[in-house]
Amino acid sequence: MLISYTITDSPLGRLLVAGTARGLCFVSLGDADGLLEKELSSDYPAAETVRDDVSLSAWTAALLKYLDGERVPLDLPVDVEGTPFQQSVWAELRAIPYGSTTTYGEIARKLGYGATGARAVGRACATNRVSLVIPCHRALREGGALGGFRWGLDRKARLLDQEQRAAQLTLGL
DNA sequence: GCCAGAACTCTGG
DNA sequence: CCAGAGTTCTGGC
Repeated sequence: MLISYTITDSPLGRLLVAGTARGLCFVSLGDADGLLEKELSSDYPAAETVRDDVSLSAWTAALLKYLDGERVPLDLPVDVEGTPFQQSVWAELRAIPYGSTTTYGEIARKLGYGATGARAVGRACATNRVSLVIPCHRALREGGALGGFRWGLDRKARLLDQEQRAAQLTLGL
């Protein structure tokens, strides 16, 4: 498997975007380029990763606009492996409209797992490799607490804050 | 290869 | 407050 990737600057830190011929397979935010590259290769140990700033530019531009607070639809193609359970959780996450949020428990109930599946849902979100395209930051804990976030809670808070601002602007507020 | 414990949770006793 | 329930991964044996 061949994966090309690129790294650019973004309002939330360094942004790594990686994809196969079929779609995005890895998106990550971080502070150091080297760490991001390491994350990618340890997540895809069998793949060959090559830096390619050109062919990924369209997807990268869309993500940058999004991180900049523009309300763009992130309906980019993704190419991620996952169990059926994970796929269904990710599908639910992508169905959350821009600017709104849901809870882990609600997703679990919708999928027919009752309240007990909430933890499993949280785990499925945590192992999602394309966290901006699949908006796992729109999943909160019951009671409004943010819960956890792979890239740090302040990034989660900033993403949500930005989304809510942009959504309100669109409504004419 | 198997078992225990942890991870972005929630509910009921 | 404590324990248990469903999924997946990791680490120890």
